[in-house]
Amino acid sequence: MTRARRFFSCLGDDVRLASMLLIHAEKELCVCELVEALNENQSKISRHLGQLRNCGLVKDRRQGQWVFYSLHPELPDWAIKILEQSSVAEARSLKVMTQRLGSMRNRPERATVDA
Amino acid sequence: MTRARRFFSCLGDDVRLASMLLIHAEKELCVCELVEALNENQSKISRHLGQLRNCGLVKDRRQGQWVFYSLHPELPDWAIKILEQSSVAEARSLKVMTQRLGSMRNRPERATVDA
DNA sequence: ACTGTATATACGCATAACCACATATATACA
DNA sequence: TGTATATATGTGGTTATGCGTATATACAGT
Repeated sequence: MTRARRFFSCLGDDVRLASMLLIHAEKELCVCELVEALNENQSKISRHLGQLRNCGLVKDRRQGQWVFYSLHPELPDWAIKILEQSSVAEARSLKVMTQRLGSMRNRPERATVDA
Repeated sequence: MTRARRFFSCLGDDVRLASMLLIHAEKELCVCELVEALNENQSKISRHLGQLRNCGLVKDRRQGQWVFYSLHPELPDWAIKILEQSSVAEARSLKVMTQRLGSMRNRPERATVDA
């Protein structure tokens, strides 16, 4: 009863939950984008992302001055499904955050790794 | 971002997660059954069940000397689905606990409320 | 080399979470 | 009423968690 419990502990914090849901929705986000979308200070965001990384929920890649976070490729299927359900539950606030993201100026460009 | 987060906080503890999954699987369990299945002391189980009740995840009903816990009837759909996925993730330990339940002696009889 | 931007992390502190143990309450039954 | 079983909860102590602030590191552009 420890895999799932660890997963839930990670999601049991507003910043981490919101980060996970946004990353899930947007595929990949850098710290400064999350800072903007969640409207929280950088140190807080970084710290929580670090935790998510340590727990194996996300992976990071550096590109220039930015560090981009995405869901860890080996996240089990049940974990993904739980994120999907959580997105349903939090659709409202997720929308607000996505809008803040959309109206953000100077978003870093990705080195289009994907297709 | 608070409904889901509260839910996850509740599941972010071994005793509470295991209790929720077992209750979900068995429909209704009393404290002493959970004590046996989880192999934990009564005080610990009771306290965590109290928390789950306060958070609206379970409801309780007294029958004689026993108090039976079941999932709260108004648990939203997404919450149920998350419990289902968690049961997949924790199938192994869930099985162990279910077996301990099965071999328990003197299990209290339910006043068959259902059908 | 210097400056600015992005990110990570160390530190000290405040509070929350959890536990074991003891005790209180509720019910059943003699 | 007295005893046994089941459950809930108060108390004190320990550990874990989260935060803000300050600082360190990494990279980009000059």
